[in-house]
Amino acid sequence: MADQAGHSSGEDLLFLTDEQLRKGIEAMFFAYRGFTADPDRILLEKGYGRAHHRALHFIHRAPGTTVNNLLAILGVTKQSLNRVLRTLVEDGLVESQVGQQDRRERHLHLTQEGAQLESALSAAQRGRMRSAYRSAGPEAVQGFRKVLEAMMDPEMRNRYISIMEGR
Amino acid sequence: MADQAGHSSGEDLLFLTDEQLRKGIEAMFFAYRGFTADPDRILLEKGYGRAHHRALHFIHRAPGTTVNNLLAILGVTKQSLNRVLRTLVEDGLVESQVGQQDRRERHLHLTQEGAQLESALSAAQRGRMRSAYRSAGPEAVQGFRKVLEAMMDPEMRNRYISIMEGR
DNA sequence: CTTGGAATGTCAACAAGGCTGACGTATCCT
DNA sequence: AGGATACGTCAGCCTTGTTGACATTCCAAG
Repeated sequence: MADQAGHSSGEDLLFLTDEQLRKGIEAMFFAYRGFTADPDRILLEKGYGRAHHRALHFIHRAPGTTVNNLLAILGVTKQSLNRVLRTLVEDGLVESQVGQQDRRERHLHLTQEGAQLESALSAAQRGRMRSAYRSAGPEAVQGFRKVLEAMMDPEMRNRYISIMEGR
Repeated sequence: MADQAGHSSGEDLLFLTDEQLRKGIEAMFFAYRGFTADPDRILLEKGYGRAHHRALHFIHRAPGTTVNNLLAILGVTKQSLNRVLRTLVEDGLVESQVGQQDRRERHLHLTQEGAQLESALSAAQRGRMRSAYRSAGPEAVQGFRKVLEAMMDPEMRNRYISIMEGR
C-alpha cells in the first residue's frame, strides 16, 4: 500500500492503478490504428480491404492451408471469407486446388501476383514494426510480445504458438 | 550476418528477421481480438457496437469534450460519429450541452447510466489487461507500452501523450 | 451399395459502421 | 455584412460482418 504508482519496482507484484490500465487500453487503440494504416493505404489503391489482407497474410504463412483452417484462424463465417476469397481467386492472386487425399478440401496458395501484393503489404507493416522495435529497444520487444501473448484468448494463443513453432 | 535469430543480446542493435517481425504482426492481430472480445460481449447484449464503446470511453476520459475534439481523436467523419452519438443521447447515456463561451460547440458528458455502462466495459477490458500485465511482469509492461507508443502515427502519439499528461 | 455427415460453395437478406457529397442553421469573428 | 466555424442531417455507397437455406461432392460407416 505504501508503494507509488509511477515506477514499477521490477520484482515484486505490480501495483496497477485503473489509470495505468486505461493508458494501456488507449495505447492499444492508437497503436492498432498505426499498425494497420500503412497496409490500408496500399489496399485502398488496389480496391481491397483488411479482410483481403488477412487472407493473403495467412495463406502466405501457411501455404496449402484449407478453407476450414483459415476460417478457424480468422474467426469469421465461411460466407464472409468466401466473398473475399472469391475476389482474390478471380483476380488471380490466390489459387484454390482440390485436395489430394480429401477432395472436398480446397488448398489455398498465393499466385506470383498474390505473393507480390502480400509482400508489399507485409513490407509496409514490417517497416513500421521494425522501426517501433528499434526505437523501443530489445528488452521492450520481449515485453511487448509477452504482454500481447497474455492478452490473447487461450485458444488463439495456442493457435498462435503452434503456428509459430509448427512450421 | 553471423548472429542468430532467436535471442536478442540485450544491448547492441537488434537483429530483426522478417520472421520475428511477422510474429509481432500476428501477435498484434490475435491480441487485439482478445482485447476487444470482452467489451464486445457486453455491447452485443445492449445492442451497441465498438463505435459506441469508443465514444463512451473518450467522453469518460475527457468529460465536456466537444464533438470536434472527439472527431479528431476517433479519426472518423462527423456523420459516422453523429450516428453513434445520437443513439447514445437518445438512450440517455450521453448529455450534449451547448457551450458557454462558444455556443456553437456541444460539450459531451456521460449521464449516470452512461457512466455505468462505460464502467462495465472498462472493467472487462481492464480485467484482461491487468491479468496480462500480471502474467507478463513489470518489465514487460514497460516494454509493451514503449513499443505501442513507437507504433502510433506521430500525430496520434502526441494526442495520446497530451491526453496522458494533460489531465 | 446406400446413406449420413462433413467440407465446401452459393444465394439472399440484413446490419454496423465506415465513407463522400450536399445542404441547413446557428454562432462567432473580422 | 460577410465569411468561417461547429454541428446536425439527408441520401447513397462500400466493406465486412452476420443468419438462414440449399446444392454439391465425397468419405466412411453400416
